[in-house]
Amino acid sequence: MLPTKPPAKVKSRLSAENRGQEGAIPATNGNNRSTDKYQRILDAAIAVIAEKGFHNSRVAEIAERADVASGTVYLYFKSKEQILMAALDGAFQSFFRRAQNEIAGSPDAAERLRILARLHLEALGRNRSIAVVLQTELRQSAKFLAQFSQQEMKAYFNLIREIIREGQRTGSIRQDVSDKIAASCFFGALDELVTAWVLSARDYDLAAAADEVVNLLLAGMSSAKKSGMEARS
Amino acid sequence: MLPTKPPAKVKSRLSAENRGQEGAIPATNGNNRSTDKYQRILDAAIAVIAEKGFHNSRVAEIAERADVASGTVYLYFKSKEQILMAALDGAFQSFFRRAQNEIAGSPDAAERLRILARLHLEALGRNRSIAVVLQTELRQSAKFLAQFSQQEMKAYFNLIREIIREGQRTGSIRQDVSDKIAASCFFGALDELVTAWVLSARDYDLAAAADEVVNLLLAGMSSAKKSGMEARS
Amino acid sequence: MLPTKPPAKVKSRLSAENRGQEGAIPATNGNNRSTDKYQRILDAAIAVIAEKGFHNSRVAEIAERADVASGTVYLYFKSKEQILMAALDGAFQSFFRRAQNEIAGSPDAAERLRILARLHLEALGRNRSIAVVLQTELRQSAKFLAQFSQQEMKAYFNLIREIIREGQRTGSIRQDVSDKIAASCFFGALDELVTAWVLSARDYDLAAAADEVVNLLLAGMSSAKKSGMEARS
Amino acid sequence: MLPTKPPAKVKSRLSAENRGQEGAIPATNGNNRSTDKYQRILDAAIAVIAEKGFHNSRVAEIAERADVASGTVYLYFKSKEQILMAALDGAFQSFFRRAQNEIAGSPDAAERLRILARLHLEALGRNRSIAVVLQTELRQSAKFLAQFSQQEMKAYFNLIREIIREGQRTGSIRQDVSDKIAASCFFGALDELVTAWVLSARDYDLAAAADEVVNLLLAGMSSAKKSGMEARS
DNA sequence: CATGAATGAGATTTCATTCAT
DNA sequence: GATGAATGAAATCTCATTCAT
Repeated sequence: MLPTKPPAKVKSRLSAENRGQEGAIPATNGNNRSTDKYQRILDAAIAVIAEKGFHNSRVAEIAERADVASGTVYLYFKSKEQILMAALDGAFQSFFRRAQNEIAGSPDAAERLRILARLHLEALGRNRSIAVVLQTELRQSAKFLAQFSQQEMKAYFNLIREIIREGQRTGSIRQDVSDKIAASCFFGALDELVTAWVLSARDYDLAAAADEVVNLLLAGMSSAKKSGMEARS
Repeated sequence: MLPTKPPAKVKSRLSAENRGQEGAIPATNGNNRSTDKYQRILDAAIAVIAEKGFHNSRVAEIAERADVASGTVYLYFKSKEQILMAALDGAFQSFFRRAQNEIAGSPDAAERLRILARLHLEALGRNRSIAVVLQTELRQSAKFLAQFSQQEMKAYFNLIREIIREGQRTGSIRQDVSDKIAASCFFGALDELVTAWVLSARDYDLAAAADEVVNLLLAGMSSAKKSGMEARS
Repeated sequence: MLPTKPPAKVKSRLSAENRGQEGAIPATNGNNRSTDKYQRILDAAIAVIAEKGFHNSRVAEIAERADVASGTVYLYFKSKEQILMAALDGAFQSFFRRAQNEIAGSPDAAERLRILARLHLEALGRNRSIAVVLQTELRQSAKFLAQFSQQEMKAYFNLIREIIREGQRTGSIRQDVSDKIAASCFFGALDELVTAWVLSARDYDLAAAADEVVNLLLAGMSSAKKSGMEARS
Repeated sequence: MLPTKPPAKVKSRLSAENRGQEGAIPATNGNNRSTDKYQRILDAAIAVIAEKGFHNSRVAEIAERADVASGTVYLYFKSKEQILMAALDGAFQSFFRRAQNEIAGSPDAAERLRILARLHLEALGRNRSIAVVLQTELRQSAKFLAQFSQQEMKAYFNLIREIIREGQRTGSIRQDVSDKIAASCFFGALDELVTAWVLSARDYDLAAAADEVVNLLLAGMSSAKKSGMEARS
């Protein structure tokens, strides 16, 4: 979870679960005033940034859409950049946690990948603004990327790799493919689908493609077949 | 092709409002002086933008690195944004043209995909700055300056789809896979490899992974196999 | 005395628009609670302002150091500026009253000046924070918030002048020197000593210089001598 | 001379006489454009700051009074603070240099002090704005003070001390007075005169008091007399 | 064609002050 | 009386763009 900065009193009420630098997300206690504003600002930020891009988004507009004074934003976030970080982080975290949970239910590697793919596309397909921000802003800034990718993204990527290795161990995925390469294909394919969807004017059902993609990739990975293709070099 | 604006003989800059968006005087004449500066600015822009990202790049710095006065930049480009567009466009065009050429030599769909993958990774792996700009700024620009990137990228994407359909027609690629999905997987996988490479501190050989990726994907697409996997839903 | 505003029993804050500028409820009642906070805020203000200067001091920090909520500050003072005024005033008043008392004991003008000098240096030398604030903020405030300082300072200055005139009347100070000029020299010399002390990193004994300074000035003022120096013009 | 930041081209034309960090005051060559603006901004700054105080002065107002765009200010100065520094520094330098010159003409210590006093009061009496800034802003900021006093002011102070020591060597000033204390009295007295003048509404002739002050102090310092006063303790 | 000094709109952020609790 | 979250005005500084030379 990203470091945030809610008003002091609220902060002191928190079960100290912050890690980075200082503040922490206000707990959702009965008093939902602070939490309320925190979330409203975050939501507003995602909406505005999705619409105009981070650099063309004005804090004043985020504040306005969150229905708070612009100064209030700085009671909850240290800087405009921090808002984006928190937004990206929050979106990712909630997805990731859910992914881990849902996967736990299935022991089969292939099935797990299938669940993951569906979840990936569903999660992003459900909230276009978050998808836009994730697909455009996350890659756009070398700073974010370096910071974010190194930690969060890598965890997701590693999850995929582990599933693949598990499949290799149990024999459902052939061994002559690097788990890293396979994970790249898996993640890359999903990512591309989302990007195309984000860039598309139409709002088609993103998750619908999940199975076909997984089928294709699993077929390629599956040890139960023979590729007629051989690398030349 | 992106609108560009090398100073023509005519005093009236942008004597012709061109296609899509802006004035374009392709400057493919023998004239070396202008072309020289035009290209220097473009190169400088790519270098600077790769380093700091578009929004954190200063026109003054691009000018300085191109060894021209900052005002001169505006003799060749209408705006800072235009520089980015031209840079993206130039990088993409040269790749795309080469891709079309190299592919022409081979009639086999699978082989073509293999060539394309290798070219894709080689081209980007050869020039890290361009790769960085392409991977970080292109989506952003695709989303927010849609006109351009949408078209260019779509052309590339369509090229891939056509090859796949060709393979389906000749029987080397199975028919029960959507060419669109397959192309997404293909492009997405390559794209992910490049992104990972760009983000990596190490400068490993990007193209080395080409064959393995293509093998995996072709195996999945190949009609010469049977996938044990069935979609659930 | 500066307008101050300790919360009185009355709900109507500032029931009386007072003298000069603002409401003043001297709070010299037995009531300790209010007085307590009032003084704590003042002390905190002096400490913070001495450290960072008035304009770089935050009301929030003063409040924090006084261990009250920032809103509470406004129950006792009308504005940040008022805090400074009250602080300057308080510091000055207590010194001035004491000066008047101590001087009363001695009938001799020279002796009185000597007492004053020692008191001046001792008082400021005893509390560096107050000295810093007085030396750095008082002029500023004298120039821009003229009402207050002008009066206070003038009273002190007049006290010095009176002593000098007294000395002239009794014959211990020569008559050919303007009491105003002499007072300027006297005050200026002391002021400069304090300023140098305030700026110095070392915390030497400020009052130690008192006698030497007074000797020098009294020698110059004394009628019991002949200056070899004549003004040219 | 303080580091300043004139536009690059001008900078490159300069005889590199800068010391601190970067830019330098544009030389007064034929092209007076830059020099012109630099000085205009400085003059405007002194006027505005004298009127409202540094912290209450707006860069926009300084720019407006200098008849340049507000952004232009930042071509010549790195920050608002730098403007004040440059202004204080410039004013002081020119005074100090002149003081050194004028003093050189006279070999007598007493005469030198007399010259210095007159110059001090004349210089400040001639330009009330500079005097105001010097008397109020210079002391106000611990930062300025520490930085400025440590270097410039100390040089002035040392000049005074040297003259006094010289007088002690030649016998015109008595030896039983510390040159440091004497210099404090001398400087302090002058400083107080200026401050009083600055704070006064009337615009009387500041320099008129010079001789009387010097007479008083010299009388006190002079070895040709006997003080009837003895320190008590 | 080239230059770079000048422009000035505009955005982030701070912080004195208020006021509902 | 006390609190501190919320406010929103305001100010510095940046930088894309222009234009006189």
